[in-house]
Amino acid sequence: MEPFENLWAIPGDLIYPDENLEQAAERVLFELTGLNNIVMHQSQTFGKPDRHPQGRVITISYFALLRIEDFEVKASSWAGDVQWVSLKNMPDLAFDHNHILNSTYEMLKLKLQNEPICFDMLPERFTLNEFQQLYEFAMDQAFDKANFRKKIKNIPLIAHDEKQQNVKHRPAKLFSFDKDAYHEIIRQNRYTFKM
Amino acid sequence: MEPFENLWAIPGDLIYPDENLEQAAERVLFELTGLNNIVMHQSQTFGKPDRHPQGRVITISYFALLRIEDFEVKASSWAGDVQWVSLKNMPDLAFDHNHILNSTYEMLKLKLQNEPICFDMLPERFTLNEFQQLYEFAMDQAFDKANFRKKIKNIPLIAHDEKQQNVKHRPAKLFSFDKDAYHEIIRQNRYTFKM
DNA sequence: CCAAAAGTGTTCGTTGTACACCCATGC
DNA sequence: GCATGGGTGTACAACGAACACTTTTGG
Repeated sequence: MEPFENLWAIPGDLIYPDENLEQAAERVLFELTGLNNIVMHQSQTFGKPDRHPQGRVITISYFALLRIEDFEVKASSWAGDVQWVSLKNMPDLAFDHNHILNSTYEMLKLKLQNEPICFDMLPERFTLNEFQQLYEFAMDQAFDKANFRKKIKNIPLIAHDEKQQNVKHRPAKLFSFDKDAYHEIIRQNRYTFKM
Repeated sequence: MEPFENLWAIPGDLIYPDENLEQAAERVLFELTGLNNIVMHQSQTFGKPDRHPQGRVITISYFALLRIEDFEVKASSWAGDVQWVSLKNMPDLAFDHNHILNSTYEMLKLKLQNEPICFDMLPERFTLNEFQQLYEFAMDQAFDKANFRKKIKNIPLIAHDEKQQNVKHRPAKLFSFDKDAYHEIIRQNRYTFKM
């Protein structure tokens, strides 16, 4: 759409009258990209009257955390193409989508500092190094390995006997997130983790 | 409106086609309560299809921080009455407004831990004790005076020579928030304050 | 003088940072 | 053996919690 004809945009579409917001976000993402079973997190809502050339559009932005190797994207519906793009190398996007992306990244960081939404982004079993790399990406800073491990002691993890396979170094132990323990801690208001 | 006829509700109304979201939030608040010149902060957006008996309504919630002594509220437009209510003593509200209020309080706390939005809530010049009481309310916990003062060293404040008047104890020094220094720190990505 | 709140210093335990070191695996 | 990342310990600095203490005002 003029004047944004050849620019990339964040997937988005109109909501149906009888679905709730998360459902709409998941449906639209699926229709345009084929991404399925993604846990979406609400970020912010954008509503400047002139942000869309065709008229008044209010956009509710959602983000999700996932490992792109685990999913396959395929443009469908009216999407011409789909592509993964690094946040650190973002081109000009259509509409106010650069602004939306920046605000949403800020919200992601804000939430990640206070709750481990990141577990949606890791496979069910993960190594502590994968866990650390996720935080390093999201916070855009490096952490010391030993110190990172001390810091996450407050996050309830389940250590498995299972180990990494097919790596050409000492295989790492696999962990998973103890959601039950986490929710119990939240319920008792004992959650103190801060990155 | 049935079945919520005799319940309190958070002020809200429909947005106009040509105003942006903050403007609408401020206008609606002013029309219903007379509150004017309030800085509003966006919280979350609620859109379950059945949350309003008359049909599909999507609500974008906003909160503001202010000192209620500094403002006078007066029901107007279609509002029958207006009242300040303590968060800790909240009655049943119409629609899903209790849910909205709880989520919005959580968002306030999340934001307050990472940025001093609280300065909108204090008078231009304030004592450190007023400052502390604000955090104590928002975080719902008491802080030690000496320790609180050490903690806020990272927040840029301007100390004035002026002092409290007409108090029957040692008058406290007045401070104000150094917004320029704050924005400079943000710009340089040197902001580290965490409550 | 006392009451009340302002404002500061000290101690001690916890946490964060920097860095060194050993361990297990593939080649 | 070597390279690679996994995994842990230590020492010191920084920070937080608890608490005591002095200061300045009004009455």
